Amino acid sequence: MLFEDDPAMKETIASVLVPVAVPGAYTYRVPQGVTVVPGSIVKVPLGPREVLGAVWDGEPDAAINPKKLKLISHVFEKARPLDDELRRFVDWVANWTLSPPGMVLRMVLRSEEALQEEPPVPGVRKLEGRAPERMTPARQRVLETMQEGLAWTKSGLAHAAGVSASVIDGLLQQDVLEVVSLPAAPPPPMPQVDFAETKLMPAQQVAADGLVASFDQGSAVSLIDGVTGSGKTEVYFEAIAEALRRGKQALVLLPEIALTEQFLRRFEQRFGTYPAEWHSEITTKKRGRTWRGVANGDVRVVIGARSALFLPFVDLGLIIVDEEHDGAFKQDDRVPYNARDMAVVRGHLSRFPVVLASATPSVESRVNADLGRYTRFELPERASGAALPELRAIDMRNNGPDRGRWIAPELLEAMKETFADGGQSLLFLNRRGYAPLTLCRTCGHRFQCPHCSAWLVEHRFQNRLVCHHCGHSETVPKTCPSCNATDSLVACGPGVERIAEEVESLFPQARTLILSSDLPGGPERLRREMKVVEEGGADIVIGTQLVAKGHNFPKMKLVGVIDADLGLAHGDPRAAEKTFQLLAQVTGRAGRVTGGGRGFLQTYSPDHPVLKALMSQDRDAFYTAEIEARRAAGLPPFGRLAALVISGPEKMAAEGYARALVRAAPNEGAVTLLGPAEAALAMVRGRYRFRLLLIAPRQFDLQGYIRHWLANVPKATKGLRVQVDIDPQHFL
DNA sequence: TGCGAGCTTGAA
DNA sequence: TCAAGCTCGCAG
Repeated sequence: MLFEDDPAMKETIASVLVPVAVPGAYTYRVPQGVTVVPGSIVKVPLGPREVLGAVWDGEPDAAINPKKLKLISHVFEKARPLDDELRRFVDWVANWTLSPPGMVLRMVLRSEEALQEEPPVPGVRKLEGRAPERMTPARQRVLETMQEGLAWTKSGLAHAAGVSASVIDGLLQQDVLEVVSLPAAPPPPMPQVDFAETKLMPAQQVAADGLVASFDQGSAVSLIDGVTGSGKTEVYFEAIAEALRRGKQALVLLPEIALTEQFLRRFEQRFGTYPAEWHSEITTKKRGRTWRGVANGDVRVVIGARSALFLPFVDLGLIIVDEEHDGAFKQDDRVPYNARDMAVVRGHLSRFPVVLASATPSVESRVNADLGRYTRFELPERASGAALPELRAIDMRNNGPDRGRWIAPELLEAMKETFADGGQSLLFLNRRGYAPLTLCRTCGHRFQCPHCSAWLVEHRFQNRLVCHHCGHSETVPKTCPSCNATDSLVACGPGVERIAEEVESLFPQARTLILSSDLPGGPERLRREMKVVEEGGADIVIGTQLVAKGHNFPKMKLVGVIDADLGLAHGDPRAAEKTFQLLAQVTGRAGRVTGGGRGFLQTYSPDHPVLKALMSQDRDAFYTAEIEARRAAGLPPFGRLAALVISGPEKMAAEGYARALVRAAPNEGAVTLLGPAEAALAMVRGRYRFRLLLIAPRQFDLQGYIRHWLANVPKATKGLRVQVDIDPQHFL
């Protein structure tokens, strides 16, 4: 915009989206002689600090007092401006999740180091026609190593030639070598489409051909619905190959970073090189490189967690969402979004195909496929030809183990057989730690988290009581803090550590391993141990849900589910679906390659529909029944849900505000408003929580309704907060 | 979201 | 009287 009265003084202003929770873009002055375009990445002063932002679309707000306007302090000229499609995506996500657009932009600009080019690395190169005054064996080796005439880093060269750095310094002094600057990171090698083409089974080939064809249909969404071990990865690798042939980039989203190791190796076998990785555990340096590489096109394929969806791809042409049913794609804090659904949106906005893959698709995706919104490709058989595992329920009411034991005799027998045959067994229990509850035998005192309404979980290896919701931990005391009794504390119920203890006493000669996300050593150790299991270096594995997610353990013959009922009890509309998916996935680890797998489900309710469906291997019957139940109740995907979580440091105030919200809710026949109800986790991190649940028909503009509602309600004060969660996945 | 102004509270 | 802790409101 111009100050029209004085053309010589014409000055521009621009809309800039800043990464804070304000409703829209702010207005800044653009320094003279500088040009910015929508998407330009800039640094601007905001209050007392400087923040990263991006020039945004839309007219800057001319109503702001010009004296108030500050100057853009820096434009990152070397960074490619965020393109139209990414900006529209950011706006779309903000609008859908009712989040400030700046907070969505923050997910794009999460890597400030990405905007700084890495400084060049000093290197050395051979000068033509020069020789050292005196040749020594070490010098000889250095010169031989440099035969090709390429530049080396000093340390790399010293290492390759097997000499110390001083030999190289000597050659530099004599002008046999010269110092050059090397680009900090050479572009990563390109994946090769034809590196090792895989032989596909007929059903896989049909699916792969279908995915390839979908590239000509704009924004097609495909669902690969294949049983565990059916080779979904090989199928969507062919879609990635097609994207690469077309000069497009591809993104693969996985729910769990522990999965990436195996994926990286499989990708390398197919394409001859690793894809770039993106998740919260990668180093800042790598993070910066990948961000830049994605933006300038050097990186062609990214494998990542949900946050990779917000990378500034220059030429994205395919997104794969593997294990699409997984709850880990949902982010619950800050901007609550579901990466699976937002991937479909990004594909739609940019008109490229999106592939969802799962052995146990979400009910939502099944319905979308049934209705023809998604194209379905079925892989009904395992790629190895192996049969699916044979499943049996163990009725714990009659056939359970002795008191204080958790492995039923029938399962134990099967474990002994499997061990004797040299096969691996997996015991699955979705509970970390040693025991979920510790109490005092004398006075009944229960150890509770001081900040949350949750019991403290004993972690025996660390000798600590830990809260799994806020991270609070304390050492296990010698005496009861309530009655001072000694030797009176008892562990109630099992966690994976306790199962491991039982296994070690029953199988002292077996190699036992716990796979749980919270063991010391972090993701690195987890990756190593996953590999140990994969290569057969463990006989009995005890794991939490992360073992259920898509791993291929070739020697796994037996899977025992310690507590199949866990997870069915919640007042969660998706409890049945989630339990079915988890148990189908975990039992699917058995006999993937060789067949002959067995699975045992320990349960107190063997007649529950979910367990019956698992037992009969009738996925379709389960989905049909579940879909009908959802339709009848008007639940997703036939209706829409939104949750409002009202939290605050005082219980009365939080509840009172929740009630005030309900009273102020606009009257709208289509919307059912439930609550306020105290959240199942009534207190987290010292904040009391109340929940409201909204149910509306599928076509209803739920976001519009909530926006209008909250705009006309007294503002939350005294630390009260309202968090809106569109399409909630967790109901705690 | 993050930060500072300005108020309240508690201890010396 | 001062320091520390908290809440509130604002940032262009």
